[in-house]
Amino acid sequence: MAHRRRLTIKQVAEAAGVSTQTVSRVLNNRPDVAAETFRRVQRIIADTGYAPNLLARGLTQGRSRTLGIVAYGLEYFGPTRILTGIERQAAKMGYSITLNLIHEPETDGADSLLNNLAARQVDGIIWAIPEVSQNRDWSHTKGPGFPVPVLLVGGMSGQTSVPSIAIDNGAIGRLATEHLVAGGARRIGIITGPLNWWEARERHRGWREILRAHGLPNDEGLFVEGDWTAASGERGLDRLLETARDIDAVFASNDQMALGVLHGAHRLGRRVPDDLSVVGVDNIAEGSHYWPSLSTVHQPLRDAGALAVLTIDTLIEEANRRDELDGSSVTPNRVLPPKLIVRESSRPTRAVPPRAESDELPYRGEA
Amino acid sequence: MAHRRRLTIKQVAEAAGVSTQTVSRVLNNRPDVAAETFRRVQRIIADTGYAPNLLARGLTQGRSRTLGIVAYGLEYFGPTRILTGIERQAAKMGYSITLNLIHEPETDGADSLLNNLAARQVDGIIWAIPEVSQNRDWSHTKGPGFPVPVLLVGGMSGQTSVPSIAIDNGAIGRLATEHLVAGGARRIGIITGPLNWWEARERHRGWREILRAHGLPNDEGLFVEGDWTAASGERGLDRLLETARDIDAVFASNDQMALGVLHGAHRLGRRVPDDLSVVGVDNIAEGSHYWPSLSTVHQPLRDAGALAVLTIDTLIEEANRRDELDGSSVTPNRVLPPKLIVRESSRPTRAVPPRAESDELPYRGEA
DNA sequence: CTGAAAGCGCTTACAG
DNA sequence: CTGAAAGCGCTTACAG
Repeated sequence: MAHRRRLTIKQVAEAAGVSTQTVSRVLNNRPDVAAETFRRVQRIIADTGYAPNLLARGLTQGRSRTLGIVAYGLEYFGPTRILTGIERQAAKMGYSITLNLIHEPETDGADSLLNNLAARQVDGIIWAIPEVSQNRDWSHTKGPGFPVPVLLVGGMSGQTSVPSIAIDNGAIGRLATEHLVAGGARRIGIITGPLNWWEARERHRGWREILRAHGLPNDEGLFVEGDWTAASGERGLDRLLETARDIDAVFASNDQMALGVLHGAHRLGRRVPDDLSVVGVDNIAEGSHYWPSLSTVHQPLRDAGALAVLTIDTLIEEANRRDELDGSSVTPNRVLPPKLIVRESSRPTRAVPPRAESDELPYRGEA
Repeated sequence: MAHRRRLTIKQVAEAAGVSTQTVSRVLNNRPDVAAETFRRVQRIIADTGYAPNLLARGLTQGRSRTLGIVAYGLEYFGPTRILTGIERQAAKMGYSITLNLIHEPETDGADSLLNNLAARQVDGIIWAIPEVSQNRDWSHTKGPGFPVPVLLVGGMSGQTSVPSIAIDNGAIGRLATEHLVAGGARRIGIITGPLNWWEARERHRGWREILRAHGLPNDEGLFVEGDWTAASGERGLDRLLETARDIDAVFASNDQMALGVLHGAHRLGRRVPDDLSVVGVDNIAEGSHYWPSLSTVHQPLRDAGALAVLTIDTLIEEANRRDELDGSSVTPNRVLPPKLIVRESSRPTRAVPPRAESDELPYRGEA
């Protein structure tokens, strides 16, 4: 099976008895071609299956219609959702996608990655890596002056010097905790993600805010740091029960850890939700088939991905126009709201007792 | 923040006081440059942060060092594993990846997708879409003669006219069923994936083969078609219990459906594994935290992805050499073996009773 | 409506 | 060791 040589515009032009420009005009659907010529060229293109070399086209137009995507952790739920949203919208808009996966979110390879993508002449870059430790430092130096527009998407603090699309992670914590309080819970533990993750810190903050607002305990004994895995959720429950035997609810910062909590509760004979309410985050598909089915907080990640593409497209257009106008533009920072999904793992809403009463609850139950 | 213009080789050459060829030599690490010149050029490259335009380089070299990946269903476990394997190996070998997602596996857009990828001058294409219905028909016509090497990976029949890397799905069914038999099960139901999927049919075939070999029942009443979702697994168990009330084991063709079965068993008060053994397929991370933890069959999907890149690289090299030699090569079709993982949802191995005895089991328990 | 010329940013022979 | 010339496959002004 000899792979045949790819056709060029020259050969098509010859076959049609016209110049290459005319073929180019047909390819780009320009109006200024005689109808008869247009048809003749078109027929030859169809017959030969000719397709223009997009590398060459990109070279002349200074535009590749390719987006560079940097992502992390396809084994997790969030990143795949964002990526799906990105790909779908990109395909819709005629963009190709160049995918780069990072193996550790705390990468220091950001610089070379961005340069490599720029060298490949991508029109824009979507950085879909969660903010962990100092892994965003590059954005301060690299953002302005970098030859290609960059957009951050996913778990990061909303206000950055680089345009960004984020989910309101503080609201995630507030939504989950408010729901647990409304269900009558009074000692609400939390199992967070790794605290070098911005998302984990924000969800924790949301939890604390609501507990404070209701005058409920939110001390150290009600708090355990997990690592997003189900195993850490199960261990986390054990540790919570050591420091606060009488907890009546747990906010697990993702569904995997919530699954670990359900598993642990089952093992320990604590009934969910009667003895213990549980809420997770993410709304993974399996959650409705856990036992009991899992209450959770949904993040509009696919929307975030799609919005990222829409936004980067605008930024690309702006950058092109700016070459002429040389004006500067605002840095869009959008934050999307999460949504609570109530299932069977949490007690349904009751009347919330007045604040004064909650203040009298025992503050800490050291084991 | 005016995005600065990208530097070109010409500007670097000027700054260094040499010709562009000399800069090119330095960029490509050619030996035939005076040490002093080499250093001078290198310094300027470092100072300016110049990076060569890879589109232009690809155009002259007729090679983009880009791989086109066509995948489906990032919301599922398998595809993300394959993709991770592909990306990792590709990055290691200096390939970029162009990702195209398909929304329905039964696409008829294969042709235009392949053409588009070819137009983007990818060096090779990895087709990571499972074989569903007739969605592989293109490979007969498109494979040979197509200007870029194509490799199939994932769920497909091993023997194709196009090179392929597959998992032995028949072995998956045999492994799971043999294990259930070894645990003492005698009426083993199956919940398959959609039967227009090759993978689903193969797992079903493996199940039937083992039951036959042991003289165990494998009639219609023990068989339900699912759709890979946990919900279909739960419904599937209900239906199995209607037609075969006395089943003592279920082989669910993926872990999600197995989760549905566990859920259903819990609801119906059937103890797992005492009343009902359950085995899934995939070895998803959460499986060890289901209740009880899920026995399953692992597929080496990441390896398959990595092997796919290694193989396509060889094919690309071969194709390049063949342009000179004009020889033809063999079509590699590799099949990788799965691995059984035993946890708590299935009874541990016992002595298997002799065949004669099993033959006397009631053949069918119509509800 | 159509084509000859020039150029996008590189690399590949070819000279010297 | 280094550079002038040509070319990769397109598109963009510019003529006519």
